[in-house]
Parts: sequence; structure tokens; C-alpha cells
Amino acid sequence: MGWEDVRAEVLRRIRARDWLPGAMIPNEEALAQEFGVARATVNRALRDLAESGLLERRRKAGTRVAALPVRRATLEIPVIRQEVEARGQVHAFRLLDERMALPPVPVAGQLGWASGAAKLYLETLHLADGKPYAHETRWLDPVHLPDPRPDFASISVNEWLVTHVAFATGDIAFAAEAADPRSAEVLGVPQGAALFVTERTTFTAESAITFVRLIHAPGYRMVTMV
Amino acid sequence: MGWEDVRAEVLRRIRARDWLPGAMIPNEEALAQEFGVARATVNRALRDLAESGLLERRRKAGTRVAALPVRRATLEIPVIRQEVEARGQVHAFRLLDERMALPPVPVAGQLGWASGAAKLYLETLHLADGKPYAHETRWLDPVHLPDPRPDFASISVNEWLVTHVAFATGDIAFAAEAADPRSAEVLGVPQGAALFVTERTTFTAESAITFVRLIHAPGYRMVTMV
DNA sequence: CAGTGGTCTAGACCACTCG
DNA sequence: GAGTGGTCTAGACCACTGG
Repeated sequence: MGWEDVRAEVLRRIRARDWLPGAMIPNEEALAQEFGVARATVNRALRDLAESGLLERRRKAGTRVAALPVRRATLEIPVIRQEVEARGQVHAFRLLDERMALPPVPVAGQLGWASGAAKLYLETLHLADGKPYAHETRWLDPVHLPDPRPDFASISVNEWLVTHVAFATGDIAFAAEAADPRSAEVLGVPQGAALFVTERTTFTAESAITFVRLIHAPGYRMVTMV
Repeated sequence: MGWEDVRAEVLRRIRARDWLPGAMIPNEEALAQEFGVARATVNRALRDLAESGLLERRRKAGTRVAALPVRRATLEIPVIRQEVEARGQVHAFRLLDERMALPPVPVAGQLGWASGAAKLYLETLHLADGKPYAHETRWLDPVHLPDPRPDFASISVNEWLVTHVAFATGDIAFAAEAADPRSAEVLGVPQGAALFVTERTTFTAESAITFVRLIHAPGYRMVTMV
């Protein structure tokens, strides 16, 4: 009887409605005795179920079955090259633009960059088997780059950052947007086409590193297994 | 020195590039000695970092810093009512259609339903402060419903399922799609508008329960904190 | 203040897998 | 075969928080 068995049995009782949504379940010590395992083993199992949103735990208050379970889905976000290669296709990219420029106010604001400070703008087209796969536009604080800058025409910005900059946190957002003229041209789709967009902001402990928008070619789906 | 401190210190060394991407790090016992904690405490910290994709661990092989860290983002997918109420708005919904019908072949196929078997089709419009929020279309195997069926005009299908059916697993997909005539009409947007679509398939241990498409009103964003 | 979960420890054995 | 992570145990103390 390992912790995964304990988890399975608890899960079974929830599913069988032995323990109803919103109801308390026995405390760790009671379950440990019933299953004949140490309390730490029960703790491990219940902690896991709580992390996945099926249980709610509070000291002193005890453990209850979540009334309205929040589904938690984990997305894996690999570098684009891996994503393309995982589909059995060949990845390539073209650096379309690279220059210092003033970031738009909303971007500077979200990243906490002083307005009026020029940052590095990079525009890249990713290809899968030679066909447009994603249109990437990125603002990057050059303070995180060595002098001279890496040659982003030969190594993708993202891969350089991932292997050379210690990034800490960030947030990711997904949205559907109508293709603007530039993305439409680059991806070879009609203006206004519905495109899947990923936006990522990345910070180190102290300061913002980069803001990137990935505009995916039509048909892109993001899938998760629960 | 708790396990979170150990995790923080290991993270610091990765960020400081003391330990380079792809490189091995000391084993648990060595770290336990260095930090003056039990091996189980180090294990907890390293396991956590491995789950978030920063470390790769294998028995006998040891622990190494991930060469190309896979970002893992966790999405919380609450019931729509909670989502709307979290924005400080009032949730309401209207059941637009409810009937037995033959599901489209791709749907039946994905759910493992015999072709030619009629299932329950439900169409719902969700409102936030009275304005269209999401257009929901759903196929549901009535075998999971009591007789007579719940009154889905007064309790939303999703909430009924979540509190009454023990669902096990499922997958979730996100995509951008152009508004079809029906969704455009119901949501009050032009045909062809770019809309964010969520598709969920839900299974019990034995059989498929439901397939649901949520077509969100324009401007919808799905956000995650890493 | 008292009950519950959260964590730590020291030691042990097991499971996997590299060499 | 041997080294590493994975897990379990029994006991202890701590931290939070409900009554």
C-alpha cells in the first residue's frame, strides 16, 4: 500500500460518492490507521489530490471534497523547434527584423520599463517543413545580452535566452485575434483570419527580460491531457 | 532550513549558472550534508523543481539541470459561473436547445460512441451582466443522467455534471476559430470574427460522458501565472 | 487552546538503470 | 553489480486557525 494506492482509493471514494462534494473526510491519522500506513504516506496522497484541485485542506479545519472542483490542466510549453520536430517536421526560422526602437507604451508599462528607453525589437518567422508556422515579435531588454550581441540569425532568440539567461517567472496568455496586415502577409493568410496568439512576459528576480507574441498559423491547437 | 529554502538555494545556483544547463548536480546525500538537513528534505525540494521542468532526475543516473527547460504552466479552469463572478459580474444562462440527435461522426469517433446512436445535444448561451459571454454546444451521453433528466434550464449542465457525475479524466484543447453563422448570431458578432474556443472531452473510467465546445465572446483571454 | 495539516528526521529498504 | 533516486516508517515538533 503505497501513497499512490492511497490516492487511488480516496479518488475511488470520491467518484463513488461515498464522500460527497463539500463533505469532510477523515483526518490523516484515521486514514493512516485504516489503510495500515504511516501518516506521512496519507499526507502525500492527500496533498497530491489537493494540488490537483479535488480536495481542499486547511489546518485544524481538516480536509473536504471540493464542492466545485477546479480543473487544473498543465500545459507544456517547449521551445518552438522542439514543438515542430515533435510533429516530425523540419524547423527553420528567418530573422525578419532586428533593431533598437521605442516599445509601445502598454508593453513598456507591463514590463516596468522606463518610457523613452529604447529596447531591442526582433521579428522572426518560424517555418515547419518550409511553410509558415508562427510569426514571432519580441521586445527584449539588451541589458541581458553580451557585447557583441549573439547572432540571432543563426540561433533563435528564444533558445539563446533559455540557455543563457536565468529567468525566473513570467506569465502566459492565450487569445484569438484577427490577422493584422503584417502577420497576414508573413504567414500567407487573408487579413482578418482567426489566429491563435500566445503572449509571454518573462522576468528575472529583479527586472523584466522580454515580452514576446507568437502568432500561430491557422489550425494551431493547444492541447493538454488531464 | 526547510525544503523551500533548499529549493530556493538550488534555484539560485541554476540562475547564477553555478550549475549549467545539462550539467549534473550533486546527489541528494551530498546536498543534505552540505545544507545540514535530512535527505528527505532535499528530495522534496528537488522533486518539486523536477515537476516544474527545471531538473531532470533518473535513478542511478542522478540529477541534471534541464538543457532546454520545458515551461510548465498550470491553468485553472473553473466553472463558468465562478469565472464570471470572479470578474465581479452577474452570471446567467439561457438554454437554447435540448434534444436527442445523432452526433457528428468526428465527435462520436473521438468519444468512442457507436455510430447511429442518438445522444443528447444541448446548446447554452452564457451571459455576464446580461451580455453574451460564451456560446456552449455539448453532446452528452444520457446514460449518465437520472430519469427524469435534471432541468437544465435551471441548473447549468456543467454544474450538474460536476456535482453529480464522478468524472475521471479528459483532455482540453484551445484554438482560434472564425465565428460561424450560429455563434455569430448568438454572440452578436460579425461572421468570421476571431473567437477563442475551448473544447473539452470528459471520460469516466469506463466510458465517455460529454464533449463540449465553448465559443468565447471576443476579447476573451486565458491567462496563467507561472 | 486544542485539533489538524505541514514538515522534519534518521534510518531503512526498494526500484530502476547505467556502466 | 552498484549507485542513485523513490518511498516508507515512527516519532516529533511546529504553524495555523477554528471554536
